[in-house]
Parts: sequence; structure tokens; C-alpha cells
Amino acid sequence: MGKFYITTPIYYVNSDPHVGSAYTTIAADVLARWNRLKKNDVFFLTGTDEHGQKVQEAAEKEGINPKEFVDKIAKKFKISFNLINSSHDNFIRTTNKEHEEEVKKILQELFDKKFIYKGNYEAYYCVGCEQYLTESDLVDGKCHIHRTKPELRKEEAYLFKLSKFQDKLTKLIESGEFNILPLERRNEVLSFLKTGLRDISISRLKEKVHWGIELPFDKNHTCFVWVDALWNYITGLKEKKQFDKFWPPDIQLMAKDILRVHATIWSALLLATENKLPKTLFIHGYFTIDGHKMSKSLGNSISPNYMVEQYGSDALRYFLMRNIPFGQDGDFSESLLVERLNNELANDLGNLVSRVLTLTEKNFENGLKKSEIDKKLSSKLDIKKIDSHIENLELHNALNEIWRFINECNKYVNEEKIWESKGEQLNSQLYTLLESIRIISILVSPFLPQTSGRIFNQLQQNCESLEEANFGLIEEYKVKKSDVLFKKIEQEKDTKPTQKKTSKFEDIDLRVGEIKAIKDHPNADKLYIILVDLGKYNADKTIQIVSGLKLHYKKEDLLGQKIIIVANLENSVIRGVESSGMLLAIEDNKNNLSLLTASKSILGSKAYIDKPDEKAVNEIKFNEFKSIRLITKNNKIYYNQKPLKTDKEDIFLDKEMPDNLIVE
RNA sequence: GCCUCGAUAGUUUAGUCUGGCAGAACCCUAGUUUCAUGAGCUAGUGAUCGCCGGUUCAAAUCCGGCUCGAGGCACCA
Repeated sequence: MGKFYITTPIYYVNSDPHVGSAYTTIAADVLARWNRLKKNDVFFLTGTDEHGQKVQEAAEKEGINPKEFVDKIAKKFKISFNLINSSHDNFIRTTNKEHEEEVKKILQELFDKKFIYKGNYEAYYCVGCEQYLTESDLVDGKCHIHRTKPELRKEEAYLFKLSKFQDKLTKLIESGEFNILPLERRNEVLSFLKTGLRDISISRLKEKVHWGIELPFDKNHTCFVWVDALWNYITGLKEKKQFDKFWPPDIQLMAKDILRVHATIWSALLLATENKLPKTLFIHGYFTIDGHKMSKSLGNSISPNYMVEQYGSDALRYFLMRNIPFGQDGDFSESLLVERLNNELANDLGNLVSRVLTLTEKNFENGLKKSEIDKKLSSKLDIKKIDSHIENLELHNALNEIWRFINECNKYVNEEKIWESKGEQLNSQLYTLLESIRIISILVSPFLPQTSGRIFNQLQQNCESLEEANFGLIEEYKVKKSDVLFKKIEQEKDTKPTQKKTSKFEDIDLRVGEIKAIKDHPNADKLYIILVDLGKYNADKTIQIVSGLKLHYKKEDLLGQKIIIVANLENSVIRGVESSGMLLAIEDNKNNLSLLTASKSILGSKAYIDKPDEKAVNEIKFNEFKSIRLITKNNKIYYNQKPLKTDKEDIFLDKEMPDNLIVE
């Protein structure tokens, strides 16, 4: 059996752990656990990067010394990684003594070998920011924050001869000896190498950045990021006396922001010190949150701890690994997570275990003996395919393949009507199903370690290798059913279960109306009272609607607008004022609101999808209306993939909005 | 501006390397079932595979052009 060394980046401790660091760590954990199943010797390293100016500043801001500060945050990372069930073999911190000593040794070696030399760090300095700017901070040569021209400043620094390694690195990457995946990332690095490598500074003056490792050959400087942080992959092994056994890394996972540093500086440092290069760098994608970029200003970053508390670590792990094709950018959405938890974990897997165990307990109280395997079911499992998906780092496809088999098991129970079977046939069928569940439990264990353990508990078995994923291994089952594996989460859109009647589009009567008058609601800050003319549909008078538009529209902008009204909505009283209908609008998650409008249509005309349907419609309740999913697309409204329209035009939004929002 | 990658059903996607009936899941609709978690199973609706052209008996797949989107173009951990 081989060895397998996998690393995550070490995470910078200037902020709390977020879902991005959890994602990388979970992916690495899955690969580590899969390799342990295959009986490879595994070392899985993660940790925190704790030096540098930003940490120094963050600590000052909190009025504590940097050491206290990094201890606090590092602890948070450890807790967070325990919550997501990471099985790392070492959690390295760059403030560990051993790490600092090791880095000093390497710096001295590089200095002695003349890979490090004294020179100048030269860059633009913004007086307003009180710091050096990077080229990406510059807009038209000016500081993007202060809009001033920065001055070119020089300070003494030590430089690393990165330029020397350009050709060698290019060759190693082109030959595939040093592998970078996915392909576009490799291209990116190659094209960057083509533009030429410059030497880089690896130190800062100690008077400016004191929170760092001192250069062994010059006490006025501290080591600047690269050598310090990157070397963790080596000291992380050396701390545990495992370097000789595990070097080099088989896979180093990271997000794309640090790819270049790894592909150039990190590998050059290894070449300079005559260490082997990692076999593969794998670059995974970025997240969007509900379709929006994750950013501090939007305040939409997601705490993995919260997700674990809400849904459990396995659900989070499953969602991240299943929903996002590994290596591509993906979207994180809580409602999608719940959907997958309910459908795939609870319904498909959880229910399968539950129904099979109940049947076993009912019929084989004193144990179920080994019997013939029904090939009809066992032949549907393709473990080689699952393994090759994982070896190719297609984790989402591996899960897909496992679930295909889970569905086959459910289908088998139905088609064979196991609950009607008797005697030897029943014995054989249930034995096949129990073996299937046992094998499934092995296969999902890298992804869902907790769930896998709970399934084994119920089966009263324990398997820890892929070799055991074979039918016919267990001589006798004495199962013990316990609680459900996954509790389902009620999504908000599902209203009370008693109200099983789901409404159809035909149940709502949508009409074009014109806003004739607007008053402030006497008893509410956000509400308008709007009088709407529905033309011939309600010829004798206008109807009165209370609507929460006040924060979004001025009165003069609304007056005369032709809008869409739910005309048959049950009347209600909102803060003391009667409202007999509602107007349709779309709201995104940033509080932008847009009206559904139909400027060319006749007042009182019907809005419909297929053809106008003039039959009398009953009043509907608000909840019934809410169960109808009208969604946005290209600034129009769709129901069941068909556009909402009147006889004159398609209904459109008066402001641009993203697709797939639900009308409310 | 230069370079790289991507675009498949309302949504998430498989298939593209190596051309051969465009597969799946969610949602929606209908039916069926009672062993099981308001679960399961069956069926149906829904895709001119971003657009235009070329090669070919045959193109989602190969080639050329275009549109849109994402990313890279160094000291930011």
C-alpha cells in the first residue's frame, strides 16, 4: 500500500473561519479518509498562518498582544474544524517554536547558498494608507482609496532569487512532473511564467513589522510571509517526525488566490533547497452566496459553525461535496442545502436504512443468517467507477454514483415487494439489502463519517476498509434499529401540512390596474394606501390596497403606473386599514424592489400564461397565493416556464432584477 | 488591451478528450404502494446543447468566427 500526503493551505488568522476554509478542509478530509479506506498511509495537514503586519494591526486594534490574539483565533479554527469532523493528523501553527526554528534554518541555508541577497524593496507608498500598495491597489496609477498619487519608496530588504528558477519550473510543469489542476490553472501559471519571474523580497524591516520570524543573519529584519508560511508543509511533517516517510505531498489543495505563490515561490524554494516538488496542486473554485459574491461589505459570509449547528456536519459536508463540481466555482445556498438534506440524505438514504431495518427486525428477531446474494441488486453497484471518480478528483460525481445505487436499493424493495416475501426468499432479499447498506456505509464514510458510524451501529458491524465492500462477507446480522439518521428541515415555503391543497395558477385572478391615488398609511411607516382602477373589471369604483412600497417608491413615481393586481384575494385588514387585493412585486435579498407592470394593456384585462380564462374564480387565501411559484427571468415573469402576459404584451419588471426570484 | 476557461430543461448538472438516439436529480403534474422519515416506486411536461458558418453518412462533441460570463496579467497570507 502506498502513502498519501495531502495539505490544505494554512489559513490566515486575521479573521474568523468562514465557509471557504471549511470547504477546502472538508475536501481534503474526504480525500484523506478515502485513502485510509484504501489502506494507504495517510498524513493530512492543516493549520494557521499567524505572522505578519495584518495580524499585528488586528491585535493592536483589540489592544492585546499578537500572541494572545493568534491563540484566540487559532483556537476558533481548531474548534471549527472539529465541528466539521476534520481528521487532520496535524494542525500546524506558524508560531510554533519548531516551525520558527526550522524556518530560520532554511533562511540561513538559502542565504549561505546565495539564493538570498541584500537588496531593496521598492514599491509605491500611499501616505494616506500608511502602507505600500500593490499594483492591483492602483487605479490609473493612483491609490484606489485616497485617489492620490503614491510616492515611490525604497527600503532595504533581502531578496530571493526567484528569477533563476523560471526555466526549470516551466519544464517541470510542461512535462507534467509538477502537475497543476484543473487545466486552465496550469495554463495560467505557464503564461505567467512566460512573462518572466522577478526576484522577490522575503523580508521587512523589523521596526515596521515586528510580528514575524527574525532573519538569522540580520536582526533588523523579519521574514516576510513566503518562506514563513509556505514552509509549514514541511515543518508540519517534521513536528511529527514523519518527513522522510511522507514527503512530497501527493495533493495540495488551495483556492485560486494563492495558486501563483505556490506554483512559483513555493516550488522554487523547494528546488533551491533540493527538496522534491509536490506531485499535484489542485485548485478549487470560489463560492458565491445565493448567487452573490462573498464579501465582507455585503455581510453575506457564512459561518460553518452555524451551518453545523443548524443542519449537522454531515449535511454541510454532503452539500459542499455534492453541489459544487470540484474545481469549479459554485454557489452556496442554504435552501439548496436543505433541499439536498431532505431529499437525498433523509428520503433516499435515511429512509432506506429505516425501512430495511424494520423489515429485518420484524422477521428475523433472533438474527438473520447469511444467504444467497440477489445479483439483480448487487450487480447495480460499480465501486470501480466510484473509486475512479475520486482518484480523478471528481468528488461530486462519486457521490452521484453512490446515490444511484441507493436509489436502486429503494427500487428493489418496491419492485420485489419485500414486505410480502417469505421464507428463504425473504432471507436472501434482506441479506442482500443489509449487505448493500453495509457497503454503502463504507462508501459514504469519507463524506459522512458520523452517519456512517450510526449506520454501522444499527447494523452492529464495523468496517474500515474498501476491501470489505464486498457482498457476502457477514455471516449473521443482529440489527438494532435506532433514531432516524436525518431529521428533515421544514422549508418556509411549506405551510401547514393540514392545508394539503396546493394552489394552481388558474386559481388566481390577475388583472391590470392603474394607480389613481396614494396616501400614507396613518399607522405605519412603510405602508401606502393605494387606490387602483381596474377598468371594466370593477367598473363602479376603485379598489383599495395596502402595500409596503413606501421605502422603495415615491408617490409621484407610482401615480399612473399600470400594475398587476391579485383581484380575488381574500380581504384583510392591515394595521387597521382594509386591503382588498395585492399588487405584485419582486424583491431581491438586497431589499431592491421592482413592480410588475403592463403599460400598454387595457385596465381590467387579465394576465395569464397560456390563454385567457375568463371563468369565475373563487376568492383565495394569502397562503394559497404564496404556494404559486412565479419566477423572474430576463426581467419578465414565468410560471412553469411560460411567460406571464396580457393580450397586448408580456408583463415586465420596471427595474432590472436577477433571474429566478420568486414573486411575493 | 493581451491570455485562459466556460455556456446543455425553470434550477443543479452528466456527456465533450476518443463524433453515433442528450442522460440524471430537484421543481411541477398524474398514477401507484404501505415495509419505511408527509417517505418509496412508475409515468408525464420541460432542451433548436449560447449564436453563425464549416468538416462529416453522422456534430453538444472536431474546426473557424461571434456574443455573453468567469478568471489571470507578481510581492495581496
